[in-house]
Amino acid sequence: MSGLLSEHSDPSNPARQGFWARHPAEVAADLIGWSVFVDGVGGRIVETEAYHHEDPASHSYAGPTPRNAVMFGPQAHAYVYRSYGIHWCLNFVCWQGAPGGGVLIRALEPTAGLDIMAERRGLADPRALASGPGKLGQALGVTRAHNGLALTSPPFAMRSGPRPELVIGPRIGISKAVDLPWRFGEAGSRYLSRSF
DNA sequence: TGCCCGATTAACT
DNA sequence: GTTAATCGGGCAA
Repeated sequence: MSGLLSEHSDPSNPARQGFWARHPAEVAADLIGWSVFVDGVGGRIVETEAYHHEDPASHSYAGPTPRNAVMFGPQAHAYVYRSYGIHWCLNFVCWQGAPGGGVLIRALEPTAGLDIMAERRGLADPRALASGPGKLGQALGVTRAHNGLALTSPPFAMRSGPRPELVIGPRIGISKAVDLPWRFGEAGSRYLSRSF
């Protein structure tokens, strides 16, 4: 499908809603190779994790709360949460049937605004700019202000891309449902948070 | 109201 | 391999 946009993969296509109204694990896999930008700063998504409302590791597992409310709202919106009191992590809301799900964007291959990312991160190595969910949030300037914003309009922008060969494994940093293979990455990428 | 802990990172030993 | 930094959600009291 290299380069060609299906109605599901083209974010500018009105039918795109179908892309996000699927199981988060399917969306997480299909997002690898896409690009995301915040105010023009961003790059290719090379690592994601899926979180489902019936998944004990998901913020949405116990039902809506003020923090996770966005996960129960419309798909293709940004869910941003504070991690360990320090980092901002970026998720894309997606769910099918019952609401409450999302995809954590864990790592990017930077392609635009490298200088801005370097300034925000305090270092210049492209491989260290967004190779982790907290780093990615910092590099893209994501904060609580982005929570609940649609991915289809500024400051967000998305571009579909060919899906590379994938590697799949268990998610990182969780204590429940640790064996679910809901972490996806680009095989051989040098921009992953950790190897699979 | 208080306490515990986390979808992490960076700087240690 | 280990640990501090740091803060808000969720739950017990």
